[in-house]
Amino acid sequence: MPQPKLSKLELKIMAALWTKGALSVREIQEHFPARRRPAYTTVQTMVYRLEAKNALRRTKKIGNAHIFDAVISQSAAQSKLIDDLLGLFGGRAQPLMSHLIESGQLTLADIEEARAALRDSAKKE
Amino acid sequence: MPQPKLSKLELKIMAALWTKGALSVREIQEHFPARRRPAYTTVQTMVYRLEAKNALRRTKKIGNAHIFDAVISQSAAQSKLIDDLLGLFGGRAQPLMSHLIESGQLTLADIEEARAALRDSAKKE
DNA sequence: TAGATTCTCCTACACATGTAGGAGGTCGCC
DNA sequence: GGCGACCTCCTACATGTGTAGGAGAATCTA
Repeated sequence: MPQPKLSKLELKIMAALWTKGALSVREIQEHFPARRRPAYTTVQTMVYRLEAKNALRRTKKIGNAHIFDAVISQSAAQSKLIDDLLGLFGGRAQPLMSHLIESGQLTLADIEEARAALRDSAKKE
Repeated sequence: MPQPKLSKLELKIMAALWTKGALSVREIQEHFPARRRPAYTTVQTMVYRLEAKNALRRTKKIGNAHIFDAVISQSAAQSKLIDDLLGLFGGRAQPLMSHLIESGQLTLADIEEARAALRDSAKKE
């Protein structure tokens, strides 16, 4: 059970914990934009499922409410998402790059930054 | 119903059509690696569902078998996948780039290629 | 301390996805 | 012209995901 798959809503729950730290179910629920905020018990169900997946855990109790914190890190979750996507492309990053460029979502500055990062990591080898 | 959501298995069906052109259900099924090849009717069900989503269509009939061809292009499907992923990252491509570099899935050649492509598209503007 | 509030835990349900079997139609061949 | 192979279409079912209600326990407040 290393990297369990997290659904979209599960990721939003985790996002709340990643940005705000340990939270109660109520606080997680309130982290959603008011317009499309799920019911309290909906958030609770997802939290329970994430707990079963060991993506988060109960850390303490305040009053009668449990406080939950992330077990899986944001970068680990993101890595899994990216790797899964790449898997669908036969493991090649190139189609991804092409799309990002064509849709203007990748700037020259991003590329330069990536280039620099790559040079640095190559130097370390 | 512009870009319907395609599941993983649905994408594999589409992949067969994208690489081989119009195919029968049998041919699509045989496009799967023999070790993890779904049952004929499994492929058929997915084809029917893709048809309902207008992702592919029947083009003709050979004997009593229908021949199917892609309606959604590979690049359109890939774009949707990438955009959806990016949406989970708040629309920023940078975490994606970082991960690709750290995991060694982005080579210097890829970067140079991207840089050249970006220069070209900038020139056209 | 009793009522209001808030939580927990359990249960339910609809839709999507992956998987496949069975009934019956159609074809090609002997 | 009949038979086996192959195809279509319908149906079913388990699991995952999003959604939420209800019963009852714990806590707060007047």
